[in-house]
Amino acid sequence: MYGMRAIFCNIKFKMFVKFASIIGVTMLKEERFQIILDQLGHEQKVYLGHLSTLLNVSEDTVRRDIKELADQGLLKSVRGGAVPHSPGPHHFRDRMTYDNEQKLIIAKKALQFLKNGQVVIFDGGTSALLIAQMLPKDLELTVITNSFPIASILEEHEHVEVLFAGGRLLKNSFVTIGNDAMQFFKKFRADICLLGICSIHADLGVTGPDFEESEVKRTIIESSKEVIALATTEKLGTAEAYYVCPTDRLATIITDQPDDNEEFKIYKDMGIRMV
Amino acid sequence: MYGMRAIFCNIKFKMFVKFASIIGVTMLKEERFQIILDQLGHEQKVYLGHLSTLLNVSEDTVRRDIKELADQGLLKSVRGGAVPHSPGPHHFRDRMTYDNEQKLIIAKKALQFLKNGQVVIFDGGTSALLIAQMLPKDLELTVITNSFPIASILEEHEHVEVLFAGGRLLKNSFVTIGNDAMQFFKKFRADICLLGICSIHADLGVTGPDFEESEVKRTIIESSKEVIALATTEKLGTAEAYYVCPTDRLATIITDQPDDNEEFKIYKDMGIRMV
DNA sequence: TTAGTACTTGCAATTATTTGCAACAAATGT
DNA sequence: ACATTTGTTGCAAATAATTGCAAGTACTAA
Repeated sequence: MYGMRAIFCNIKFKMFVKFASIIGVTMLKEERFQIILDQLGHEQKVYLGHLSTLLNVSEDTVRRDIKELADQGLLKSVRGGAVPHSPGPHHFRDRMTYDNEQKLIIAKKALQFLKNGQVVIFDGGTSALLIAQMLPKDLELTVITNSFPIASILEEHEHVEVLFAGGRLLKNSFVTIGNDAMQFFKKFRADICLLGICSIHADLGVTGPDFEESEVKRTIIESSKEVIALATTEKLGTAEAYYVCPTDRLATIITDQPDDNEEFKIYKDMGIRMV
Repeated sequence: MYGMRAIFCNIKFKMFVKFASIIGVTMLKEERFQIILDQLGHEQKVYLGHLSTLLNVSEDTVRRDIKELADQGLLKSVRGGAVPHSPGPHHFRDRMTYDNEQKLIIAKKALQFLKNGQVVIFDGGTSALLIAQMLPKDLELTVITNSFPIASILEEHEHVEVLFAGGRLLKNSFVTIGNDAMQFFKKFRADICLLGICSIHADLGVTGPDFEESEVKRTIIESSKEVIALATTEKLGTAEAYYVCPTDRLATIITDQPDDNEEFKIYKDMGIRMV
């Protein structure tokens, strides 16, 4: 599993480098910030040397960037690199900045599946949130969600009816969970649901790191005719402690990679649409 | 579908720009604003150079445009371009207009009724919101509410458990209403509830201007042992269309005036504590 | 201690931004 | 119709920020 992880890291690495070289010298400082934070969203640490080559700037500049980010409290500067500010579950507002490049790609791809008049369940993760952010203002939907940020964004969409699942408020991630939330979802039969994914494994199915969150996800899936999974490529082939659903319950998996990726074959063979 | 939209937008932009440059028509500043914001809606960043060619104006002008938009808080100006102002869900936090003196006085008075370990229902109005804002960080409460802003504020209170009522999201006021919200409140028996008041009349009871809101308030009251009403003095002695509860159901009325006010006598005689 | 590495500081080259100014166009008043 | 005001735009010089380099300092591990 570790090997696979490494491979994915490399792919990501190349993407960034390519990205940087296209832009050339004219890369905004903020973009570097974003990428540094993205990295820290996945790894527990970043090295000056890595970032230097990745961002195509000198180590001095990376050092100054990290210092600036540290001043904003977004990470902790340590000798040789940086680590996340606080270990464990991050606050929602911090997590927003992570992963944007990949998740933006996913969000753009996901929009094609949303049609006027549908009833859609939005999962509480950041992937679904980005989709909500990019939703065309004229799309007519009924959205069912347990995520404060998503509800908050959709408030500006005149033609979107929002049904919010009550329950116990999970601090730091701004979603409601627990029996009440689940009972709420059970009342509906949505056309599709957009499911943020922690881990997918062809044999082991969809799994997540948190028990209650997994329970909610399971309920969401049960209440939806069709499940669209949102997963960055590195989540494929990994597994966590709590079971959500079998892999073939997913109708579609949207990733940040083109659909001709070799890794996707095993899922395609199961009849899943890879996008 | 979305992709197609983006393409059309681009074509439209380019056509317009070309057209403008041939004919020599100058584009309205507001059109440029719109285009810049559109770009930022899709991408995470915009470059001065890019916009300069796209809009067919000098970089200086783009810079001034961005500065103006930044002053309006619509984006963040950075060296070399601009980035979205805040990727996070700050919407309803911004709306909290630091309200008038009266409600602040009420909020301060209300704090004395909140004790460790209580289960408290917070109504969705601005009065209750102010109380939530002023809540000491070390107070241990279980709060039940249907208000996004209140839940959002209490998220930062470590010792406050938040139970959020699901239901249909009322746009513009960020509260949930409808049957689901009411059913949620009915599950509890709170120690006290903090009720924002529209109108109180000694004979006609508590009334409000909105039917569904009144229904929710009624449910809240039914689920609470003790009702604390929050009312600016001018609301006393008035009435609205929709009935909420009889006046003597209120244990306490908190107003912005000292409790020796003459108007209060009629309520005191009913056994209501005026504060 | 010693070697190796990372960090700090100052500096110069580059690049972006600010500022003042003049040309121009549209709206307004006479 | 004409002059005046107002606002926008592009240009250029002054100003400020960013970046990489280099010399010196501080830290870490054997």
